[in-house]
Amino acid sequence: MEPLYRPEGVEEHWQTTWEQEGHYEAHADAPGETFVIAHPPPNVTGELHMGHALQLALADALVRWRRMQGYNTLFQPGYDHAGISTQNAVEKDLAREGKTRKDLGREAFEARVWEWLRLYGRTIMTQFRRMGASLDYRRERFTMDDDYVRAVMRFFVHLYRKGWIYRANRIINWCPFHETSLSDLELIHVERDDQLAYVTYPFPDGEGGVTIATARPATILADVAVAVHPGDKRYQDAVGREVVVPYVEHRVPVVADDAVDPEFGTGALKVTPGHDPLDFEIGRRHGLPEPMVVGPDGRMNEHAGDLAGLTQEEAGERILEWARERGQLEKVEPYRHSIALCERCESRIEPLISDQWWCAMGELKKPALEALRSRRVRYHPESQHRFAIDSLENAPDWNISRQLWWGHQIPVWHCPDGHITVEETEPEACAECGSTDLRREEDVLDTWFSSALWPFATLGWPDDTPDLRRFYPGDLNTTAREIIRLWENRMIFSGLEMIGDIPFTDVIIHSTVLAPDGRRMSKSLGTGIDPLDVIGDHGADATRYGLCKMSSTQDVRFSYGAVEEGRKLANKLWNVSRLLLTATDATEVEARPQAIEERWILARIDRARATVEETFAQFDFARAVQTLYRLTFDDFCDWYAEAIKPRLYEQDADAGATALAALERLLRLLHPVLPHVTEEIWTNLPAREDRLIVSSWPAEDRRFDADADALERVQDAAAIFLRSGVLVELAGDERRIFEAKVRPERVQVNGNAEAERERLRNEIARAEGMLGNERFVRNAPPDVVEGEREKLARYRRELDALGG
RNA sequence: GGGCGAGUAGCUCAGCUGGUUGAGAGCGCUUGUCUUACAAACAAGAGGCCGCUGGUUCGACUCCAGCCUCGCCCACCA
Repeated sequence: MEPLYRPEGVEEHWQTTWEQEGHYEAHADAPGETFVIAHPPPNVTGELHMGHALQLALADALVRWRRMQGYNTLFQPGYDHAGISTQNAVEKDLAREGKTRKDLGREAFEARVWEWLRLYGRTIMTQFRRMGASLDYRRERFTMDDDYVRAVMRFFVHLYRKGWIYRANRIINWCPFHETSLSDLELIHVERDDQLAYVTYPFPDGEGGVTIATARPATILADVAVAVHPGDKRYQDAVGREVVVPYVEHRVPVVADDAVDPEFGTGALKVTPGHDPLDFEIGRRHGLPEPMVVGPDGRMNEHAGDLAGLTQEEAGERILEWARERGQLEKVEPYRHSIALCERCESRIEPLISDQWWCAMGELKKPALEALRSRRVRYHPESQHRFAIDSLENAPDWNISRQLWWGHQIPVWHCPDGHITVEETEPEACAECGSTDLRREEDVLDTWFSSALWPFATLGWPDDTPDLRRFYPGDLNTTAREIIRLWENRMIFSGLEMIGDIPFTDVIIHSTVLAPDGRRMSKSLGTGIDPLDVIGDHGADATRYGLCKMSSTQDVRFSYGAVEEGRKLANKLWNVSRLLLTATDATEVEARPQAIEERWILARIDRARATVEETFAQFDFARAVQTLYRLTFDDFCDWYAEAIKPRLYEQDADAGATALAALERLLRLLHPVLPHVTEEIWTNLPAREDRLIVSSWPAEDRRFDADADALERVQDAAAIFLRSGVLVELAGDERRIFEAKVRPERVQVNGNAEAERERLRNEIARAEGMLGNERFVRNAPPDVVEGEREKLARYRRELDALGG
């Protein structure tokens, strides 16, 4: 054994060994209470990023802890087909050959996606393994697997028959590149410098008019009204009259609507229901027509007259030029505002009116809301629980259709007479007219529609399988804040609707790991840190430790220091194991404490055991990890190992057996966070045939409780000696431990006795002042007052010992 | 505009329901020590108006109010 622990090789060895020996496997017929995490399926095209790594570090610590506690654990892996994201990746690939998906056609494109996935997809599980994540990899599921597709179809048909899925023509977000609708949650917003044009719409008689402000002059062609706020005095007389739309020169009404902000621009809004969500609402309230002049490709369409085929920028300029020539362009001012982009291709989103499939949320969300309000499902931290409830309460109907070529094709068949037939698999004939000339709906489902089934579709649903019976409902899900509305809430209502039970009881909303400089980690900014690099440099154990430590706040900067701390811990553990394993030839591992420091360390370990259990149960990983670090460094290495070393060298059999027993317990406590190094050391313990990963978590052991503070006097004496050079009188074990630890004969003392006396006098004065304060003694809790008395007594003793 | 969170040592952060940590940890810095587990270690030390201003209290880093700065999420300001 070398003095420096090197994780490379060791970690890979255990990762493959554990998996090959089947320790990750979950079996429905295995005994024990279940502990189930259906891990968030990464995109099938994805690469490991820091968010994944953090999720794995937290979830795997819990899984390993529960596994050691004897739970029948299922840690479920798999992939999401990630509709638009995957399609986008393959289209980029095609673009390198100068082709588009349309050159291939739908069927060939789909084949191309599968081929692409065969070559480049599904790499991330290798990276999950490198984190040491103990997922049951045999159970890998993909949302496009045949069985999974069947589940998605069942879900759709079920909701349709309940009357909750319907078709409607509404304004939606349209990506002109992907030519699909997108949900609000699939957009990103960026600030952009633009221009705000003030354009006058004259009254028909030519006397005056109404001036509006617009950032999108091209859509003037589709204006159907001008709207003002009902309380806006400036436009009292205009309401009810008509104005003439520039360029197209037709008359439209001036209407009053509360949605108009009188503070913005001129307080008058041009109403374009076909190309703006707000205008769409105003239009529907006033029964206005909904013409569209921008096509699905983002350019001016056939309704744009002589501007058809132009880009919106070109058309806008032509229209403004027209207005300028006629004195109807009041001014153009620079304008900075945020615009919506497709999160995948960053094309500017076009609001368009389109026929889409919707899922009504009204009834579906009710049981889920009840589950959240009654706290049968709990989000952590608490603030996110309130947010989850609010989001679900306000969840609008869900646009579930996408005009993509990669995804679950909607199970609806149309006949030439316009009837629709909804079945899980292709029907023989139209359910209404019996026509056999059926055409399948071309739209696919929103990716999250299938993700919502993850906790039970991975267990074999819609079949009634042993896995489903045994492992549903599960326990826990870990995710990022922005996923609450996209996924978490939808899993809850789907589970309640289809299985009749919640999918899990707890949701951990973990921190967002930022770049070290505080910016968001992103590939395009170049601020991303690859977890695999971190693992390569510091080891998976250290990375897991660091991530646990970074998990405490909502946003945290990535800290190499935290990872480094984990590496130090692994190294320290490695070295203290060398000491204990080489200094003694003990072959027994049994706690037979004789001396005070042995009972003390066993008590400290049990105390830490309790804290780790408590903090894991509360998902407070940062505190768990801090407890483990302090236990290992301060208690185990700096005090216990130093104190016991001489007795080990004397080949004291009891001390050796006890030391190994203490080490064994320490390894068990550390295993959930540092699985590899602990397993490696574990194999060197005598007579050890089982694996640490499937050994047991230490049972409560309160036998030495009374000794938990036994070293306090020695520790105080050491501090006094090092600060003042004065040896406090100690006897027996205490004296032996002091000498083993401090080695007063070799140590150079800093500080001096007089400075120490001065410090103590000040402390005594402070404590006496407090205890002399009647109101403090009367009002403070008795234990606080008592604590202050004890402190005073101790200072006096110490001062006395220093001859003060 | 709404919601959430953060401002404590040079840096990254603990400090949970007010007094029980003599304001702490890791990294960095200074000074010692090659002590037969570890110099990637051990020991000591320097370094803090605990964002600002008020309030409650015998007592506030901790509770309350207001303000300032920063981050994230959400939102239809044309």
